[in-house]
Amino acid sequence: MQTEVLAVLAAKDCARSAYDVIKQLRSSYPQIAPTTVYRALAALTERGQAHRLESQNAFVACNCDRPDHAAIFSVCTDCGAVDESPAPAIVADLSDLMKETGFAATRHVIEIHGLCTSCDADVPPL
Amino acid sequence: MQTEVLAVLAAKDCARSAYDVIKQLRSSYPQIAPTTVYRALAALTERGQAHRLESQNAFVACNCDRPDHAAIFSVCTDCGAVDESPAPAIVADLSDLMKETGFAATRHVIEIHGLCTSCDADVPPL
DNA sequence: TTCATTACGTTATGTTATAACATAATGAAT
DNA sequence: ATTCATTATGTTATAACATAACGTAATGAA
Repeated sequence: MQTEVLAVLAAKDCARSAYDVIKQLRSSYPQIAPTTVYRALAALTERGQAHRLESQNAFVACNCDRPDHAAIFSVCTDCGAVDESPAPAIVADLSDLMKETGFAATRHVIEIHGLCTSCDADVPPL
Repeated sequence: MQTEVLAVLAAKDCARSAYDVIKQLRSSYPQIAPTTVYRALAALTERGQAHRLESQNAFVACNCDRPDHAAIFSVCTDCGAVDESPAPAIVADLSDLMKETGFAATRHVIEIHGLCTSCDADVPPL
């Protein structure tokens, strides 16, 4: 099931909600229930093969070689395309900044909304 | 109503869900419905007087002088305390990094999870 | 006094997520 | 080969988060 869910996520570069995944999988698995998909998503995200986009309540496949990193996501508000950048320097800066105030960071949620290259190009200049 | 909602949020340093707010306000407003609170929250967040914590599906009062900034939130996974830092430098770095790839950032969601100073102190050293 | 605006109420529904319990498949240890 | 633990999945129900669609009342400007 994890394989099936990951395949659905990997098929597009935009985030899909758990229920989107269910809808897609229903053709092959007519009896599929939310629980099943959420279980698969939990396993995948824990292992870093998929990520949860907190600002969308949705999920994307991990598209990098090393899934064991904190990542920065860009989300196009127009077409929905999601891109993942490793950007370890900024993550380290953030952890350091937090540490100054005594906060011990364990997980980074960094999601930047805006227009991707191609959608930005479609917007007429001011 | 916005005033009431903001007062509820400001009363604690941890994030509250819209339904938490409803529960609290029900004593004074027995007929209050989700719509009403969500409307107030939308106005408050739009004006920067409150912020939505995406990773919690919850809301906090803004605790800084200038509400018109991108902010970084730290969220204690133990006690739930939320702290807001302005940190414009890192936000600028992030925007620049995105711009390199042609992405035009308009909104930054930065939420760092970990242990706050006092909860970290309670954890026995390794 | 008309009208636009704003705020709020009401009802219903849509969307996201989990709890609690049951069943079946697998394979290691005896 | 059977027992047992583990893992995966199914089933049912419900909790938690959020919005749609429509109605009403108050306010104040033209």
